Amino acid sequence: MSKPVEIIDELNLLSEHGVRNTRQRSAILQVLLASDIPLSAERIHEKTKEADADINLSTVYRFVEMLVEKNLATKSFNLEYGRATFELSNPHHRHHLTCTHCGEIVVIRECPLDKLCRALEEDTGFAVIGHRIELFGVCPKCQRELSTEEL
Amino acid sequence: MSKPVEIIDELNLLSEHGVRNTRQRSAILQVLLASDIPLSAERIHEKTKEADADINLSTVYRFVEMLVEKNLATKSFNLEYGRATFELSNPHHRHHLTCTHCGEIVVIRECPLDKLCRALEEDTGFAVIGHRIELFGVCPKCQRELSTEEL
DNA sequence: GTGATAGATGCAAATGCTTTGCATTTGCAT
DNA sequence: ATGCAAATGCAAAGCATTTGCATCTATCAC
Ligand SMILES: [Mn+2]
Ligand SMILES: [Mn+2]
Ligand SMILES: [Zn+2]
Ligand SMILES: [Zn+2]
Repeated sequence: MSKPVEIIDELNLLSEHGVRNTRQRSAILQVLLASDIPLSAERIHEKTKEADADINLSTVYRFVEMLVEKNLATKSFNLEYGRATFELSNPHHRHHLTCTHCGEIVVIRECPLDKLCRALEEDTGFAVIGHRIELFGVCPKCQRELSTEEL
Repeated sequence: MSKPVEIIDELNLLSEHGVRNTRQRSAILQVLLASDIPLSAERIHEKTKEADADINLSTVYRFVEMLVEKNLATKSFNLEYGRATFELSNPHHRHHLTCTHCGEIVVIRECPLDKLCRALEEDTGFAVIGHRIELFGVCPKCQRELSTEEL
């Protein structure tokens, strides 16, 4: 199986950052590229296994942290799940709304903080370099189930 | 030293929730009430010590989790710091902008997500029950220091 | 006030995600 | 092909947080 073009791009991006291109990193990137939701290191590890790549979990941790360091990925911490999660940072970054019951995730298309950040820079003198947003609620399906249980 | 009126309120609030009023809990609430920024369990523990209250760290963990459970406090996870943090949830909840260099914190007075949450409920059918926002940047002082170092 | 009891605490051990040291392997420049 | 710094695998350590259990205590009925 040849690598998708995005991976090649990412790998080139890495070499430009003075980082070596390895089988493990390619597999990890492939998983991250294929996902539109944040993944924990363990989940990334599982998915590389499913793709027949034998990678050590430490390698996953080391590489995703490197991606974050180089601003190629974003790290969050999922409190419900109790783990850090990672996703590639794209110019059109996304935020998510998660159902606290079943875990369903809805993607929020535009960032609600863009304007706020500019305003804050004016007001505070801070250089705002990043943000995280987590939204949680109960999805329609779980709402129905929960209201049934309450009878 | 008699307890401030807010603490009494909080303790009453607790008994209404069927929770016992103890020396330890009073001290923890005092610390949380006195702080306008989120605190880690360990930081809360230290501050109760400074106030001459001898409390076990487990008790802090158990109580703040209980507060979160009862929606009396909000839990976040400070990725830079690597720890969960807690703050009392007030009706006029606040968000913060943190300097990644010196840790200075600026309070954001109005929640930029209120409108978005209502819009999301319309669009997705989710019942949106909460959110977290973290903003980070570099404060003016650190910006000056950093630009000096670069010479 | 006294006693009964469910709930709270302290302590220490366990948990589990994440990090790290080190021997070995490997990408990549020459 | 060779050399070497960087990357990996493995196992052990780190460390915030959780948990089991014995002891204590707030609260309430009497
Ligand atoms: Mn955004
Ligand atoms: Mn808000
Ligand atoms: Zn759901
Ligand atoms: Zn600063």
